[in-house]
Amino acid sequence: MKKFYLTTPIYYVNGAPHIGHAYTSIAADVLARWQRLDGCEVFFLTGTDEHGQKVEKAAAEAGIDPQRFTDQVAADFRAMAAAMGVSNDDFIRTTEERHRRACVALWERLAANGAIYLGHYEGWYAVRDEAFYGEDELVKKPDGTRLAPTGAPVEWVREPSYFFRLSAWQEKLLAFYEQNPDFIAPAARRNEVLSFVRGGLDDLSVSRTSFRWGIPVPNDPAHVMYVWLDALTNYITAAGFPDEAAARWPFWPADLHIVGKEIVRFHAVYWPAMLMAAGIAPPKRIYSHGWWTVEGEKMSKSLGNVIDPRALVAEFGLDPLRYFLLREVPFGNDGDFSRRALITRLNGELANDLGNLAQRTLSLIARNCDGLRPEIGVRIAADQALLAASGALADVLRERLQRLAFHEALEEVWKTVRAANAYIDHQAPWALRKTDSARMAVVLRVLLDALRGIATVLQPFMPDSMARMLDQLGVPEGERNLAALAEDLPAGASLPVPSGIFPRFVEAAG
RNA sequence: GGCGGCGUAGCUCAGCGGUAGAGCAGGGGAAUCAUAAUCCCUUGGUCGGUGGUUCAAAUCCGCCCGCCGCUACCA
Repeated sequence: MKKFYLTTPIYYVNGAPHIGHAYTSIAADVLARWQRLDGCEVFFLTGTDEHGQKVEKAAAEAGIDPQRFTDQVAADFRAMAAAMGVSNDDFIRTTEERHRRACVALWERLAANGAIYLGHYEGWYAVRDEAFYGEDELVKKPDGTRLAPTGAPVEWVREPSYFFRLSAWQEKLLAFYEQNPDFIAPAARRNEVLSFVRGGLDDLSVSRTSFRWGIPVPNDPAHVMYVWLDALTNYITAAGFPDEAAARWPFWPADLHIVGKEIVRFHAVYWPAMLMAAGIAPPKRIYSHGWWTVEGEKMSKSLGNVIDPRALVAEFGLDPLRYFLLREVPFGNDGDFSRRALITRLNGELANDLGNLAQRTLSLIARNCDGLRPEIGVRIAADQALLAASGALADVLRERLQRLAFHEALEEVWKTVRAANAYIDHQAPWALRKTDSARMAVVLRVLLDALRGIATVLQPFMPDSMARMLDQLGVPEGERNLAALAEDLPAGASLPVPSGIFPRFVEAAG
């Protein structure tokens, strides 16, 4: 069976999960579910990034030790994933022992290959950004203190540090990008990475001595590993590294890392360089998605407009939220989240277009066909046209999802939904009931089959709702994958009493 | 400063060399099976500006204007 390994980033635990985390995880989840539906053996990984000075400080401010602090926040992220219907196969935490072992093993391989050396680093360091800045980048305030371009306070730090010989990898990385043109997408992000690498690479500081909350460097416990080296390693930890006999090691290299655009460089430059330096295959693809604004404004704690995705689920339901996030904006672009836009999608597309189509079809069958699935009968051109559209969906979506074009995938499904609404109006089975009940039955069967195709391919996007729809369509549990669409369902099966899948959302008065 | 992207109907966007498209919103009509849902027709754009290439340019090239991303440097 074909294997497919995909990951979300591991989320940094210095804050609570918000809509951005939910978005990344939901998008990855749709792909994971799609690949399973398409017959792949999937390993879908998410988790939390728990080391680093910011976490150490946040824990200190909360008055608890870092491990307890991260236990709490990690539990919150795990709960968020569950609340979003995320079907991850594993949840990795960088504070786990398996991860420490993997990081140590990777470090030792890099050291053995001469890719790491001890030097020292000094400069202006911003704890908040986990980054050093050049003197010229700083903004001097009247009181003499300096701030990073991000506004974070900086302090002069001089410390010994291990370095990764990133500078040795410029040409090899460029050759790698050349040979793997799809490695970074979308194209705009690829251009940025190419431009960055062409500009020359400095060696990368990969250890710190200024704090303790991290994985100790082998044979030099005064140092802890740089959080990004630590964090990126999670993707091979979960595959069993360094045990290449592990059950999941055959999943490596990962088919896809989904990342936010702010961490493209780490994944597209540092990560493949480190892996190649250690003699490990780099991942196959990196895809960078965009960011959400909220009601037209940047999401920020100070504006107080950070959205808890669980509150949205409570108000609108999980599947409408999942649908909206992937339908509203091309993956890779930035987008704006607004209540009004969500309600428009929910009412217009889910309730009116699809939900109502299923409801009118199923209630006609319940009332006029004794609730039994009709015979296929003799089909005319209009029947075949609709079924050709719904029958093509699996192949069409496979191509769209290969490109992570979720919004195009959903638009393609909705073209068929609209065609089905036009079909039912033109065929008017409620009129045929009086004049030609045999033809009416054929029409209703066509609609039933078209809805089956639609609901089947929509399962990854809206698992619960589509499970209910397939229940109502009488599709057995074992016949809901893409391959099963090749077989017609037998006539005469008794269908359950239909009930609405997507109720219209009505804004509370006042 | 360098590299890159974007600017098309009221809104969100597709089209990227051959007589301007979709969804939503607006207007008119039909139907009444259905979650007052649906269907049909329709108003609406000098495709940011300007110059050029071409038989033909949203579509290619130059310049300008306005946004945005990555990156570098001076003080």
